[in-house]
Amino acid sequence: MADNYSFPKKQRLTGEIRIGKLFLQGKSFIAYPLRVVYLADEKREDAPARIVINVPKRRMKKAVDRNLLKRRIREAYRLHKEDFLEKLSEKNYTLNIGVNYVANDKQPFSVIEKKMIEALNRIADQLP
RNA sequence: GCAGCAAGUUGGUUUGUCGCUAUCAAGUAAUUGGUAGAGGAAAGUCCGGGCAACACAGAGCACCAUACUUCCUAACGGGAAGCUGUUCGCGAGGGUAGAGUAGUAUAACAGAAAAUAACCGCUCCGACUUGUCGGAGUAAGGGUGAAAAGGUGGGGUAAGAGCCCACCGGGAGCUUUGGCAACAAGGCUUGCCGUAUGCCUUAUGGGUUGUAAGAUCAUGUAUACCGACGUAUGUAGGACUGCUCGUCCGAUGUCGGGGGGUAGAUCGCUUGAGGCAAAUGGUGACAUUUGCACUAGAUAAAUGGCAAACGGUUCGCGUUUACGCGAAUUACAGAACCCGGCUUAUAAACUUGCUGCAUUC
Repeated sequence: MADNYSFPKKQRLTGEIRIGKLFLQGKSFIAYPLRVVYLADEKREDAPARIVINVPKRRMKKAVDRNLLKRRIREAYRLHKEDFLEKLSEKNYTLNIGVNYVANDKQPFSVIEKKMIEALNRIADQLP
């Protein structure tokens, strides 16, 4: 998975039950404007981490804005996940990750990118 | 040319880099390459259908929706062309209302009075304290109001009044002409003469839920039911019964079959009352015929992120048009079963027809 910026479906978290479990049992912290939730899952070979991105309708009323922010967050993850995934492999973890957008206005990509890097490092550090 | 009215159309382009979804090809595979990939409103979910599941003898009542006329349409509460009232605009045009009235109710505030009207006023009669009181008549005048008992003039009268007459306005009845019709233009008769809204009446339509509908496949786990073996010479237990006998049923286990069905997958799912062009018919909505092309189908949900350039518009400066420089701005908005409408949002640009003003010939 080195030198790989791709983001196939395997790396996305799907299924209502798994997502519900993640938000119910996962550990969380805030790297404003992002709120990150993560939970260790049973070992899988194909994808060391799966992620779900959520921008609540309560904060962003228009679908266009929600789509834009989801795309920005997704791109931030896609471009900076490589180091993070390597750390996970070293520690032999498989994670489910949820990212919520908690700001009430549209943040530019530069801010989201910076906070995503911060958040990924923090998850990796918190793992035993 | 400027200002406007109506109808309609468009609503950015390119490059770099890293990706996403579908599909095709190559490859044992990792993967690589090609192609396609949001809208006029995809939105609101307000109407009408298709499709699907469930429900459903027939009739009436209730409830809800609609309501000028004729047409269009699969259908509509939509559209077209008209009609009538009202209203805004110099105008092109725009807004708004429109079944019926037999019965019934209401009409705030103000005002004497809101519908079988006497406060002031006017007139007559009576009384006496001679300018007041009482009675009767009176809708011409005053003021209030959204609305005051059709309007003007004359006759008439104690004063007045459709009380009577002329003209005007409206209604009702009969009728002629034009129009498919709403209706319009007239003729005759009739003094019949406030308005608005609701209830109400009439006609027409309406079963419910929505593609997360619904259909198919189905791992693991548990398991209805069936068979074989075993517990077993049918045990534990149960049914018949007050009890005993008797008769009947009969587990728990293992293996196999098997129905329903969760996670998940596939279908539904995109070719359609469709689109574009032309011709013909029609004032028009629209219809018919012929031809052409048909590539979004995702599912915690793809169609993009970042960077840059060009273009459009507006303003300022330089400046002869043209051009250059700088600044600002570049909308509304994201498919979720599919169609027909309606409503709402929208930077900017364009086309056609028309109106008013100004100018030139």
